Amino acid sequence: MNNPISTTKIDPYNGDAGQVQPLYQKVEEHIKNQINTGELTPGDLILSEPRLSKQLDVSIGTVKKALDNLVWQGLLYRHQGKGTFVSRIDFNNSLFRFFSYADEKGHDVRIRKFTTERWLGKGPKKICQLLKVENDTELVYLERIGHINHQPTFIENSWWVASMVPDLEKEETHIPDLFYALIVDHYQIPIIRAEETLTAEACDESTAEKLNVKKDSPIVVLNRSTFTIADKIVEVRTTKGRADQFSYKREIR
Amino acid sequence: MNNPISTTKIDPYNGDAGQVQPLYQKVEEHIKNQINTGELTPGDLILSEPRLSKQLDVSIGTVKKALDNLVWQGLLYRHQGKGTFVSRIDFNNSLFRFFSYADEKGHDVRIRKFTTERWLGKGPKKICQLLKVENDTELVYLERIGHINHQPTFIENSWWVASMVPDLEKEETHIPDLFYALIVDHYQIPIIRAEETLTAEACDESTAEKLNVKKDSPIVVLNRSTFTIADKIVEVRTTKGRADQFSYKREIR
DNA sequence: GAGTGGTCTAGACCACAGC
DNA sequence: CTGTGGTCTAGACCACTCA
Repeated sequence: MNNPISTTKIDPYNGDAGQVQPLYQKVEEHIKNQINTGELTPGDLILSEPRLSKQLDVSIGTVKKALDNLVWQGLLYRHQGKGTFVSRIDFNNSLFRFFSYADEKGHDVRIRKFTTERWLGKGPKKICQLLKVENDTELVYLERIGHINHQPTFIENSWWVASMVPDLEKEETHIPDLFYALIVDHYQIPIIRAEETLTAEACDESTAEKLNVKKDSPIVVLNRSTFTIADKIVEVRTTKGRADQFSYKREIR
Repeated sequence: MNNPISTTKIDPYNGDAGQVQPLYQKVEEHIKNQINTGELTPGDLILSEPRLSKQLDVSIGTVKKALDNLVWQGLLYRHQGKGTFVSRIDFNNSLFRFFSYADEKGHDVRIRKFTTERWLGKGPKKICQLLKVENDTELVYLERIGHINHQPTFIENSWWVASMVPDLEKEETHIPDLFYALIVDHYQIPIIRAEETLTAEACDESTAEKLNVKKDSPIVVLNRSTFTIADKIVEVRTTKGRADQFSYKREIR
């Protein structure tokens, strides 16, 4: 028990407001903080339940409840016999988080992505604002076109802060199917979360050409900001897909 | 303890497969069944935790875990000091379950719905199929147009099985803002759940006129089937909204 | 076999609602 | 005051993983 981290006793009273907070919420925040600061990154094994119980001086049942909640929230996952891990997020397949590709027979969908543009330079003001960087910051731009059954179905544009992902613009840097895995593993940038906004629009001319549809056809548009630790944005992305190829199904209650 | 329902002991072994199932899942199913059969309907107070614990012969902690899960799933809600209740679902505002109206200042959005069509008769084959009734079944058709800031923004078409909602087509039957409350309270039809599919389309001519947009403008389309107990469908509805007025935001992990 | 999470128990004390 | 859910404890035993 000489571990300096040991017995970091959590007291249920908040310093400022005198407000009481359940112990299990304190435990949740403890874990969340470790994730947000990068002390824990996606894929990491966290401390076992008995250890957390001792370290934070709460009962194991309370730790279980806290971890249960975080699992419900999708932040952690458990593996019986192995331990509890920080969720690794599959951010790829963008639109497919919202839409299931309309293959009714449940066949495997073959998605192929082709990188069609790739360069280093300055980006438009709007993008810089979204990335929260100065207007003259060097950025990496990528355009990728997604094919489903040999038919161009969606276009991804993404902007990165060049200093964080050196050489990403170069041909030699292979962009794998699991794009974010490259970012996490090669560039050591943990991807924590993303914010996405979905809308529908009429198709502009250049996109219409690339997607092989008429101008003004309906397209679904997904805007994404991708975050690393400390709420820093590392990527801004727009995905435009043929509306006739996507539908989103959900059950309420 | 002479209550015949008492000590309905749940055993953790499934009859057919010899498969073991956690006790708390059995408790969850017990509650879910009561909802699906109509024994419990939305708004009902369920048995207290100690009662369930005794009746099903499991510990109170196990009951708590089961109810916790159902609360996470949105099927129940708790009220400290009062009890645990079956969720009452607000199915109204259709598209707004997906999209927040794009008022960036966070102002209250004034939505007004006007009933523009209302009659009793046969419906198209496709609708009958969706409702799972014979083709010549009497249906009630309703069309309502939603205005936001005095601008027509979305159109709802809904089809009901007439025998279940007598007089719904008549002028005298007032359609309140909380439409489903009428169904639940007046017609005594519990609304259990709904399945929705979202897509984007190009606007057809008649809808374009009503929404005051150009033909082929992008619109978001929400198809819904509404279920009562025993998986019976009571309503089929389509909502079409101006895409420029809707956007869907979400955070991932 | 040691360590992990998964399930389950049998209580305790508290805060809140309603009579 | 009683009954409710909310929190928390301190164990037990099991199934799974890995060395």
